[in-house]
Amino acid sequence: MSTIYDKLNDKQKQAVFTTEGPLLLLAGAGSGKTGVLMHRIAYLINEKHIDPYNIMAITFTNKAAKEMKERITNLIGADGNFVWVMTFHSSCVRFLRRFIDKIGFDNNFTIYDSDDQRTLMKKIFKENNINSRVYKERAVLNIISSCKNELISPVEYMKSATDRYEKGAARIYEIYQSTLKKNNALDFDDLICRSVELFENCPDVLDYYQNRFRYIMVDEYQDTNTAQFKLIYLLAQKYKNICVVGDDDQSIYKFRGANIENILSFEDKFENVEVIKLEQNYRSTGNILDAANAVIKNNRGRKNKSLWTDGATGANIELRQFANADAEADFIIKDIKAKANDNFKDFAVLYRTNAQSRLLEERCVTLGVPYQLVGGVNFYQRKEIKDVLAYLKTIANGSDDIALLRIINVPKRGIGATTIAKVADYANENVISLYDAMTICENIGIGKAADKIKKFIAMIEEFRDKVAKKANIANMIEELLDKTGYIESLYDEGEIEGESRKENIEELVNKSVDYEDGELSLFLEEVSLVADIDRMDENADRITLMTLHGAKGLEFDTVYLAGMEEGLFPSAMSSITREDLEEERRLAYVGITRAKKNLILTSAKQRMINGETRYSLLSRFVNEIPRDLLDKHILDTEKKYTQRTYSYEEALPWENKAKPDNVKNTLSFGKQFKVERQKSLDYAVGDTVKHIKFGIGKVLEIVDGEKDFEVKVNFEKFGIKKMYAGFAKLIKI
DNA sequence: ACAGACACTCTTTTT
DNA sequence: GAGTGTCTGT
Repeated sequence: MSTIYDKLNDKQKQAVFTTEGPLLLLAGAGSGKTGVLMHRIAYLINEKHIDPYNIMAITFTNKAAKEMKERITNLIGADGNFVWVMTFHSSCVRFLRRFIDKIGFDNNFTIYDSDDQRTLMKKIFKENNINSRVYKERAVLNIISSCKNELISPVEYMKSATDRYEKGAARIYEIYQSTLKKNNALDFDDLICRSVELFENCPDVLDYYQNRFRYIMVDEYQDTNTAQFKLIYLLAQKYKNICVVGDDDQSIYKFRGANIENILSFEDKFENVEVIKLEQNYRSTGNILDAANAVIKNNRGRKNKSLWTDGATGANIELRQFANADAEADFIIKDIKAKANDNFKDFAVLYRTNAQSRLLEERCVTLGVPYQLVGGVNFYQRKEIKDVLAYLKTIANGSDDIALLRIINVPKRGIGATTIAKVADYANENVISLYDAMTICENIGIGKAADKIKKFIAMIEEFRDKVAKKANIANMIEELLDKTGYIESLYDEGEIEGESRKENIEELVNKSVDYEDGELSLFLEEVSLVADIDRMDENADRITLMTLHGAKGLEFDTVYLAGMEEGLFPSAMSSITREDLEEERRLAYVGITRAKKNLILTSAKQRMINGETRYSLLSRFVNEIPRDLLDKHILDTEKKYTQRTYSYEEALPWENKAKPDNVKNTLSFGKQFKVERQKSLDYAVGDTVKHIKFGIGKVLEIVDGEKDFEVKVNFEKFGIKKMYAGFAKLIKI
């Protein structure tokens, strides 16, 4: 008898059939982990007769969730719809919408995205006269986010604060939290940690969900942070049927709080953990896997494993170096155009920073190559979309000051800064929301402006009425645009600009059609949790342009890794500590393993970054790929794309016996990245040194490493850091 | 109240 | 280089 499990290899089968108790699935890139998860769910339902309602699968992106849902229903039919397949964030919204009143919030809360957070923080800075030369909004928000990821409350952070800067930040954190509460809003991180708070404080709620989710599966487990771990840990405590799938080599979100310890110490957190490794790769050619393995083996902090395939060796990896970023972009897009044969969807260009997309996009437009750009400015963060959403938020939640402030004078209706400041003062004094203050603005003494505000309020009230009467959302948005004259105001910035903004709004209106009449809150909620990757359409016949981070979990026949340059990739900011550099290397590993058949690495000697021209050397990650895997004959054909070609001796540092003069010259001016090993250091153990980011510290240890000196420094503010001397640029003081 | 001019910072990655 | 914030004149 043949079953759906026959196609699986032994390890995969073992993973599917191990349903009880904690299971750690270490799944390398392209090892078919999503398929295994799907079959596992099918097995639970069909063979173990588990109610689909009792199964939870958690992902990070809506796209992954959607894909999983589709695959489950394909595998087992309509029963699959009852499985809880959601992202961490949307799961938490579900929990909180239902129960957050138990921990003192209103169930009707709004969700702040990073833009809203910044606006709120700016407001807090202003109201509290915080010096934005000492405290940067972004920096404080980062601190707050890290705290939340680690489940540290403002009070706890205050206790642990060692210097005045941290104490001040702790105070701002406290104000930030209370303002959020006042606005009846939660930020992204709150969604997770308030859920944890809910479960910890309300055993009955926790018990309810524990019973519901008897089997839990977590995808991309290497990306979970402490708060997310705590969440699933709590949920899994009763039945302990938890299966986590991850790959420590693909952990690339440390900057966002992902805690690699979650995967490395899973076996300590749960008892009797079964560990299964999936190492057979079904995606890439042998050469590509060899390259990936060769690069990642330079990392020290990892579980040892290595990908293999019984498929073809495949083509060599191409390496091309260009004089500047324009030539690089030009080559890539022309190359795709020549190879594509109208199969554009098989091609992807991946890069480290969003800024790199501009040149590529321009080339696509001029050369007529269809493309889709993922990332950059998220659709839902575009000005016009945010404006419309702010109107809708104001209609849905009267306490959301941030939304109200955004649109109170957009389009211009003669309610200026002075007026708003007066109303805001009044609201603060009387501890009411800005909106409530506006409803009684005739008491405030703002003269004629009161009439304008009254008119605005009357309009919002009218729409609230419509929502209560279950108005159609799309119609309502159209009416809103009409009444406010918003569309016309867009054209003030120019015809073309206005047209594209109008199209975006139309897209938003189209999206709203999927929602039932009167379901405004639901619409707003889902819209605020959409990531850019979720909008990617794999079936459209276009090439894909996106960052390496965005590419995780995807695969393409042909992948271009653009900007393989020291300072850009690895980023200059991530080349300081070994941990950071290893995260960059994991990113390189992710990039390489996206390719199924062809991999092309490109770099530019000269590139404009932040308005200044920078010169850089080939990325060390290229050098880590064995020489015999790299294609050699490429440089002859390069002439037509660059003003000047470069020999291998120039392109590959390990062949640099005598460096040509011109290379030295270009490197001697502009901002450069000195990656050559320093002969000796002008500081020694015990010296006090200064670092550009970490400040003052004492040198504890200097190790003469393979490529560079590794220096261990104890910084006054940041503690002990290990760094490469060439990058750290420590100055003895 | 608001438009236009200048100055300043910045981005590495994002649910 | 772009986007944001601040200042100035109407």
